[in-house]
Amino acid sequence: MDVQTPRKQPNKTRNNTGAHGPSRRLKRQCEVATDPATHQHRYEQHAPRRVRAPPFGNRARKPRDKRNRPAHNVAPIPRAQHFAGFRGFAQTGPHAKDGRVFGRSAGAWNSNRNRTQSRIMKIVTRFAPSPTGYLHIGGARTALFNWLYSRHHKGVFRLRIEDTDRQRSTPAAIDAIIEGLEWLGLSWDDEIVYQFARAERHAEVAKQLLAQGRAYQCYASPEELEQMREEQRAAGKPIRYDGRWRDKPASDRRPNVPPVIRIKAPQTGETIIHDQVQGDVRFGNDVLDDFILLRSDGTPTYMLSVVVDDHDMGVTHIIRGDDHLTNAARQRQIIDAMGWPEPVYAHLPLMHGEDGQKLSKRHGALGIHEYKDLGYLPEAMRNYLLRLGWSHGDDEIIPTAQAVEWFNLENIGRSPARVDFKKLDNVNGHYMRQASDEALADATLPLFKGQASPDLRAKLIAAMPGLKERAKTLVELADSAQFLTATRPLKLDDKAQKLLTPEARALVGRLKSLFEQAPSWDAPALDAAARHFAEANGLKLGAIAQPLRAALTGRSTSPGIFDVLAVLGRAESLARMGDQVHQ
RNA sequence: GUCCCCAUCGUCUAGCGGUCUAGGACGUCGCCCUUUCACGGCGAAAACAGGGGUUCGAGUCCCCUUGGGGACGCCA
Repeated sequence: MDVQTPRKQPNKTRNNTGAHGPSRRLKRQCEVATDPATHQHRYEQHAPRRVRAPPFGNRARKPRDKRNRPAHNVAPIPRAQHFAGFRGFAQTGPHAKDGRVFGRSAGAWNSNRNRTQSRIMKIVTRFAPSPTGYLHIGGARTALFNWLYSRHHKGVFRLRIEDTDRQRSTPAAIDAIIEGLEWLGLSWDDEIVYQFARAERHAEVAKQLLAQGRAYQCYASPEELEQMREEQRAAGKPIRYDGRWRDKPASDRRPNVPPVIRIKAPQTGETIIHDQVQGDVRFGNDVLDDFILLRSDGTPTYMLSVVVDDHDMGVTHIIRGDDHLTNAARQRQIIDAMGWPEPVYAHLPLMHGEDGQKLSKRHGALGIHEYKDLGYLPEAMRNYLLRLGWSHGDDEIIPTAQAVEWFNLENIGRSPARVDFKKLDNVNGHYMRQASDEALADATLPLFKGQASPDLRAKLIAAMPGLKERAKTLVELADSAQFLTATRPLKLDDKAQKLLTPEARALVGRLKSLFEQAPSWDAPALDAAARHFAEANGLKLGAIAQPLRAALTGRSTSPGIFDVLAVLGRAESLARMGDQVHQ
């Protein structure tokens, strides 16, 4: 695609350069000026009907601020054909899981669609991953934003698996995506749509377009096209299909060659995508080529499938990665040709790895399940991901319920963000400290594998207050709780080893005798006894706490030592102490 | 090559023409608390990419340069 386009605007060569958010705002403003002029509002619920904004030329005037951006949840009323989409869409029923009726029930619509009055409609978002790999952190964020947006508007969040690439799609990847979403707590409504199963409907649309003269058959072979591109490259020309079959008469058909069906895209004018994040993005139509709708084997291309599925699923808001921005312009050709309503777009800036490079396996693009294995909490993950590209003033800790309440499209940032594990750790640590001891114990227990038991659970809970403020992940938590399950005689790590000098061991022996006399085995009593002992012997508390810690946990760090004593219990504690004395 | 997007501390970001001596968070460093490690508290270093304009006034608006990223498949 892509042919060079002289800019249409008089005083700009690039329409949106530089660190100039406001130009974007301007464009959004422009959108307000044009959209309501030609369309009726469909969504009213959360966006007050707005007065038309000042015309574009009035830029020096007021509101370029985010709060005055156009009502993004405004879209044109669908035309009748819209509903035709529902036939053949057998995979989904009319009800969301929670029983709410959602989407456009054709009956209701047909009786209402002619009204000039707006009506309240459900916001429908979707997450549409292709199962050619695991769900990575970027995809997870996209899913989160879609989920948040729909939940905020009490709308519907749908999941569609784009499995039309039969070569690369795998059931394992589908499972990974589903498990990842479930772990993250991003529940979707209604049934999952599998795109491949809808190929017939996609083809039907292509044929309809063909019949309407909005598409045509092209007999150019892949080799021929490759050669064409080669020549274009060599000549330094934009690379795009040159429309060689666009106007050929039917008599030129090649009888033995199966043709592809290409869209007959407009060649003049421009296509404007009113993007809620990027602003109005304009593409000269001469840049758009006649891309393929239906392959020569009769299967639909992605470009066709997404449009048809989004339409049939009643998707009103498309929130997806920035890498689809240029696709949006092409998809619009299909939408327009079919006379369907255009969805609201929000293209999220892509995420980068810690090193600023593209997200890849070695740069933090772990499968989302790996974050689970690393010991992160879903809620922390959600909070972290949310802040990566979305903000609410200076707020950092934003629990999910609060996020649902606050989330909007206008506070999505426009520049790419890097993942930062340090910050993730910090956020996770916060949520761990916040969590109840019981919940944390239950989340940590599985990490103990075969050692998990009701007894261990009880010990974990007892030790949790001291444990959780020291850990940033569940893995760290489990690690620092190892002393609970360690068997005697304890293995000492290097630091503990050093702590236990002969003098220290003697000291542990004396403390053992002291504790044997303790009237009751709890932290306050043991603490008091130890302090008396320290005072009587002119020792600092630290001087006895550290050897004790080494003897009881095998390490140099642990929760408060008297808590450790209490959790371990009298017999085990004294035995561990004894082990070190007699060495 | 063509088209598109982006640009404030190392990182995530606030900033909506005057209130910016640019705020917060993570990270880093120092101090305090303290039985260790943490947690917590206090403090420090740390940014408007460069250049032109517009304006009485620009981190904020416009343009250019530079630098990043994306898209250009009978992949999705």
